[in-house]
Amino acid sequence: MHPKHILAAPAWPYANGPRHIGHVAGFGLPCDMFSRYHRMTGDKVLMVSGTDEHGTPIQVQADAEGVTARELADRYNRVIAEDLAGLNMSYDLFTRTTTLNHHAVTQEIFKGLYDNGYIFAKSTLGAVSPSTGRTLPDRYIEGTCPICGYDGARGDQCDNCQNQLDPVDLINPRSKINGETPIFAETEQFFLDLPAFAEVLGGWLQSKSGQWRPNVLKFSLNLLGDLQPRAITRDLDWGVPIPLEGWLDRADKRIYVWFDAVIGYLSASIEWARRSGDPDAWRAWWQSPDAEAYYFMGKDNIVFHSEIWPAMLLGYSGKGAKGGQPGALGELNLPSEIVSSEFLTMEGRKFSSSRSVVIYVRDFLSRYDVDALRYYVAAAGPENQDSDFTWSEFVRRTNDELVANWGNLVNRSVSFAARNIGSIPPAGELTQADHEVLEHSRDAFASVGESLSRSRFKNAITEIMRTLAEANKYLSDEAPWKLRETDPGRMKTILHVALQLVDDGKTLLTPFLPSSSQKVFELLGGEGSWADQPRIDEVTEGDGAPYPVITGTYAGQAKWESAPLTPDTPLNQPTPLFAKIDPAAIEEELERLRGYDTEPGP
RNA sequence: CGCGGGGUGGAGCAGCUCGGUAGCUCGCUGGGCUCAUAACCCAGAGGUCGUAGGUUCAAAUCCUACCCCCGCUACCA
Repeated sequence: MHPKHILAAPAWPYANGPRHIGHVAGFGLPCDMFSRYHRMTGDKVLMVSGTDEHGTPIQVQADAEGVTARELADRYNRVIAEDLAGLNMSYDLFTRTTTLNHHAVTQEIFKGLYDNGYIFAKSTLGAVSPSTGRTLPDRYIEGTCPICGYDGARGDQCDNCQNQLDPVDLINPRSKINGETPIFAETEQFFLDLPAFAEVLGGWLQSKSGQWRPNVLKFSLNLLGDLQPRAITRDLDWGVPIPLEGWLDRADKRIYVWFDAVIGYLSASIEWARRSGDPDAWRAWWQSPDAEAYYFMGKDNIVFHSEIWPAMLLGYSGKGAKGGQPGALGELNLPSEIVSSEFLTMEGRKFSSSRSVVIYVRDFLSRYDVDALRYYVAAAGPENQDSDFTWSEFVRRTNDELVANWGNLVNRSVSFAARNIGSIPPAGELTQADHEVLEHSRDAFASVGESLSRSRFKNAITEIMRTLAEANKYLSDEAPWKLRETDPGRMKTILHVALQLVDDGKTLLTPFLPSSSQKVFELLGGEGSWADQPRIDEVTEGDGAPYPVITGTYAGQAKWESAPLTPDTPLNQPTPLFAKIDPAAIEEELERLRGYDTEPGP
């Protein structure tokens, strides 16, 4: 297989607060595991993302805190960048949507779609806040349900009778933000002509049958029959201006946040290329027919990635029902695969920062090893169904699986070899058992790699752990400690094999546990970087203020293969790879959760 | 109401697309070992696969109906 260009695109975190582990467990960390694996096989991976900083919720949150939207976005952009870098997410570029570059690319896509006839203006009845003149989204309106009379109905749905509503029909409508009565007025907005893509999208989706996870495919195909033109502008002053004459300078109209957010994948690729010194470098991932693009997100985002973003790409490339010409950037590739995760809950409840059912990334990392979290996510994350994070399960997984199986294997083999030999011993003649256990370890690279390339992380990590258990069994069966006096030659061979298994294990685990794999690499005499970690750079654009980006070179030595050990490499007495977690921590964390309930939110 | 996911030994899950004596990780009980972070190894107990039918020589695996849990339903980013 030749090296492939692979775009790894995890959904953009919304910059309205710090990230909790529910935000990163489903798709962020899995995307990083996927990217790290592909880099190890030699593929050219481009992993880009950033904070999503436009939209009404940012404005509302900013108003509530008495700051500007820009100030709020600046604050959380930095916090989130630090959270994600702390998780060792290996972005080639993690940027933001408030850059000049992103605005320019968004406007270019908008214009391309407009020129091809896929965007049109239309008057529509919408709710507006009388005090600010801004669009009041349906979910910010509440009132009495016209069907059942329930007073707490939302503009889009009544929580009491479950009927879907139109906010115009609510009795005594009022803004949830400030209680005022919204004005329903005709306002002109631009719409994306989604029905013009139904046929092309249908054919494209059908061609993915058998490849994509069924939940994504079924859901997407199901939406096709009911595609409506979708408003892609709002009455708001926070966002990307509309790039059309007569609209560009209007302070009251902006492009809808979701329209610009998905363009971020492209704009970030372009920004990355410019910062890397070759402004056209992004094209290898977006325009080469051989390039592949994998998008990772939670299930609530499927529609944006399987319908709207592909429609935008098709329209810009001139490939919808109305034809057209590719825009200035040229034709753009569609996604190869949409990988959607389910949701993580916390101790049986939905994550909620307002109700304090939450553990923030930074708090988590201040008390626990990042690789313990990454292990938990891979082994017990919401890959195919909703899963529940509990502290007792986290401690159990860490202590009884990660530490007992892997940490202990490393510790027992390296410390025995270090104490009795002081270096990696050469192997003598191998027995049948030696050959078999080594072969199983080597075979794991193919099967685990297959799982990883299909985003089956749970499967992949389970198989690795089984391989490591076999290594533990090998050591017990061969019992080298009994041979110190009677057969030191055989003892050395056994240790050589055991250390080779440890070395293979650290390679297999590198996509999941990059930080501890680096430690094992060094433990066995490796020098320099095995698995690179991301760093935060302060960058500028134009004469704007500096902002942080996550980036990295990821040119470490890690390769997806079993590499023979070098005999006589000196070994030192190891320190444990991971700390066991005191089970008392479970109660402490639960207490902390309960404590939040009575305190003001963070 | 519509759509999607799930309901498998004490816990968390796999299997179910291409039907044939129920599997993995952990816990539990008993034993072993001592190189190792009371870790590791062996043995064992424990489930008939949400419920009721159907197809079949044979169903967790296909079909029908129903029950329960979760999510989505697109200006919630």
